[in-house]
Amino acid sequence: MPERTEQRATTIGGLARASGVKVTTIRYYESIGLIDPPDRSEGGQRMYDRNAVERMNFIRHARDLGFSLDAIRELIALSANTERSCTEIDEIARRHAADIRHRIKRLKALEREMERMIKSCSVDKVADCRILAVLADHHLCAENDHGRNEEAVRATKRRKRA
Amino acid sequence: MPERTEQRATTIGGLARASGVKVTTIRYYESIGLIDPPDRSEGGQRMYDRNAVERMNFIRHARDLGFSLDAIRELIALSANTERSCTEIDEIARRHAADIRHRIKRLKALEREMERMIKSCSVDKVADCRILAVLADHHLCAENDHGRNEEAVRATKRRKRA
DNA sequence: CTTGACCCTACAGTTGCTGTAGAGACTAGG
DNA sequence: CCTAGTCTCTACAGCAACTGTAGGGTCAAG
Repeated sequence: MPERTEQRATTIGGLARASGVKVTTIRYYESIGLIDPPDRSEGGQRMYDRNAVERMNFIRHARDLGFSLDAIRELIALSANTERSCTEIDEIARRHAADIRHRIKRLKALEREMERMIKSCSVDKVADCRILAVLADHHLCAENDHGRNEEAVRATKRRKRA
Repeated sequence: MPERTEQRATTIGGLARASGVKVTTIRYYESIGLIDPPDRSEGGQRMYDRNAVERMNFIRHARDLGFSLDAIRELIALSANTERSCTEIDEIARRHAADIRHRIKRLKALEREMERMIKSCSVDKVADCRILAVLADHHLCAENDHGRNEEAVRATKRRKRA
């Protein structure tokens, strides 16, 4: 017999502690519509239920795994319809995995290049510095197939509603 | 006997073509003080010399290798004093290489986790989707040592003037 | 002299937040 | 009941490293 309308309701600080997501970040997620605005206390403070904590954990873990907020938004939308096939969820996960593999490949190429560059520099005057020489001239690069913007940060745009 | 005050002067568009850095990006670099403001034509258009092209190539290549603009700024400053020891340049390069290795490690852990997650999902109803289950519960993770913010994007702040 | 390619400034938007200011809400102790 | 201290509220500015837009001006060729 629950007398209180909301069981185990918590403030934003409680949700933050329970999920490991910062208070400001939670408010940010609400502002961009990633989570629904919760009920408010009489004084106007956000009050969250158990559901919100679960959702927040989901979001946090997906972020930890490197999913973009856009991808998470999609995952949440897809998870709403429990009877549907999870092909699309699989798709998002696969795409993300492929993206990660791609980034690893790129970074490995960069690592090789950096090592080569550092090894080549054994002089001690800036004037003769091989590192600066390599940086100045792309042709001195062993593998100059490294493209622009190795950070897939910008690459997330590709996925945008695609 | 050069009659013209500036040999081979080019507009911003020419510099962009010669360096592979976009016009808007060049203006941006000027606005943040990464490159010096060039002379202007009578009509107020930027006119660049060969030096500017070289510097732009340097910047572009360093960016391709993933150096932050802050690091590049440092490299440029250090390269000005040609008689100095290049220990600091070496330092920057080494730090960057270490950073890349760290990112690779992180991404590899994520890759394993993603693969595991994807493999585990062979059902076809969203209700039973293992991917969502893993995302919802951190404990279902094989290696839950993946920290927050795997992108070293934020991590660049660490380096800031350190 | 007009067309079209190029260039100018200034500012808003991108991603995923963080930090600040100045205020109000809530809770425990006296 | 008051007060102190913690928490919360909104609104906005800022981070990296750009990109895109609006609304104009410049320049070289035909």
